[in-house]
Amino acid sequence: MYICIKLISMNSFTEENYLKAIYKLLEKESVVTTNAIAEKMNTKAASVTDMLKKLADKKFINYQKYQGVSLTAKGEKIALNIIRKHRLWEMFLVEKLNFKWDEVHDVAEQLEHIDSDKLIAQIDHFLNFPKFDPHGDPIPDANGKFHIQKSQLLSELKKNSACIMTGVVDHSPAFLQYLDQAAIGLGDEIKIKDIVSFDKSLQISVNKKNSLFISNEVAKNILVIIK
Amino acid sequence: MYICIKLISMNSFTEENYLKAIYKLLEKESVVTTNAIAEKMNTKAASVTDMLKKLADKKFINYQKYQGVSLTAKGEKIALNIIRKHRLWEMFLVEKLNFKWDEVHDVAEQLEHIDSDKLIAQIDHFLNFPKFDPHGDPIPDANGKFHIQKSQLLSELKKNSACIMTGVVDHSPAFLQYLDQAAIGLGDEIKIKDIVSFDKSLQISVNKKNSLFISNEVAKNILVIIK
DNA sequence: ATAAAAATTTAGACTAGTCTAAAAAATAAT
DNA sequence: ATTATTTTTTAGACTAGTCTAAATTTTTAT
Ligand SMILES: [Mn+2]
Ligand SMILES: [Mn+2]
Ligand SMILES: [Mn+2]
Ligand SMILES: [Mn+2]
Repeated sequence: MYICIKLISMNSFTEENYLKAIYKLLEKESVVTTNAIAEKMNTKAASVTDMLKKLADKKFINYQKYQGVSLTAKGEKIALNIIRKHRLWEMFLVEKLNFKWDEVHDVAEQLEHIDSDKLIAQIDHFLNFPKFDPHGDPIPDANGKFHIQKSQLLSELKKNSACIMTGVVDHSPAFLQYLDQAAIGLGDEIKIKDIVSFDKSLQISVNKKNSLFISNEVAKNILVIIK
Repeated sequence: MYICIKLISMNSFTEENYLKAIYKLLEKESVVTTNAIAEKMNTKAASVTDMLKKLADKKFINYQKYQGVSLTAKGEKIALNIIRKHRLWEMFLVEKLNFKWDEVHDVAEQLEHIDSDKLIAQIDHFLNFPKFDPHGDPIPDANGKFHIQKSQLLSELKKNSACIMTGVVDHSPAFLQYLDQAAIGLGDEIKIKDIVSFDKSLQISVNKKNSLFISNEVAKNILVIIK
């Protein structure tokens, strides 16, 4: 008979946030710089360097002075778990507590650090194991696996194409509120009626009903899959 | 037209925990000592003194060197809000996520610090505004008001009295698990069939069905109201 | 009333995380 | 191939919260 003691040296919120930031930067670029992390974390490069040393000591990142960083398997696992928790909590807030999709992010930033495997497993179950969050972003499973939707920008489609909205690029409340007001949401069918050559703005129909104009800037922040 | 900016200098988790600890100590004694706080917070008296100075600066407590502390209205409000959140989260975990009453406390210790008025209002609504938590403790409303059940200890009742269980004194998982196993829970009707004069242990019946013996020590940790 | 014991506070040190300013390294421009 | 610019790291300092050890105050016991 064996006794298991939970020694696990919990990671601080700060460490978790750095790992998440690095993960998200790695989604865009293959190498992540000190300055990029500083900007994302709203902190100074000197502070980042200090933290990188600590994360490297703990084997969460690969780091050599001046060479940028990448995540180790261990670090990526932690980052994906934080992202999983963030997105499940966002889904919970929208599905069960009547939050709007523009209201959930800040609360989820706090909830993602709650440390309880049972809690997150039960939330997942309660929500019936959703695969995507309220913004269309994939929710990693307990092993860090997730589905990628190979979507494209609405701004890249040609006249007369039809598509389904699957996500957003800009996650700001301002943009999300604009979409609400324009009655454009995830899962909606969007048809491009016309593209104004002067400014690339689009005339679209949503769910075969309302026809409206959106700017190219807006179209560049809407992710879709072609029907 | 006015612009409102949320300046509110958020209180740290640590400050919140100190205020909650002081509140709970004040429920028992009218004056709270440095050592009592140190014991409850699992810290040293010197650390407590440092924190008391800070809490007094912020006008959360009344504090004079060597004289013990009490809460100001401001401090009590914060403490009650933390307790409200703690108990609502415990209720949520039990009612919606299939947690047992012995599993909720540690998670609620984390969740109670999540800072979102809307979140806690919605959880309250979602649970249909419960008045008591899974352990029978009252849940303060948004203004800090709550119902007190004037209950007594089961160990204080006489032979042949009947009562309803309303709470527990000891909240430890070990005790709660014992009650589960003995099939004694909140709301159950308990009748005292006999009191063994030798050791004050009790023979009781629960919900008119199962008859069993419990020690005086157990009876001293069960809160009831007489039927 | 005085001495002993207990409780509390102060002093000084430590860690995590942050900052500014200065030094060092890498990159870009001539 | 130097020089200039940008990026990154180091050095030193600050805050929140904690600790141990020592000093001080209060309480208890004689
Ligand atoms: Mn988010
Ligand atoms: Mn999201
Ligand atoms: Mn509790
Ligand atoms: Mn409780």
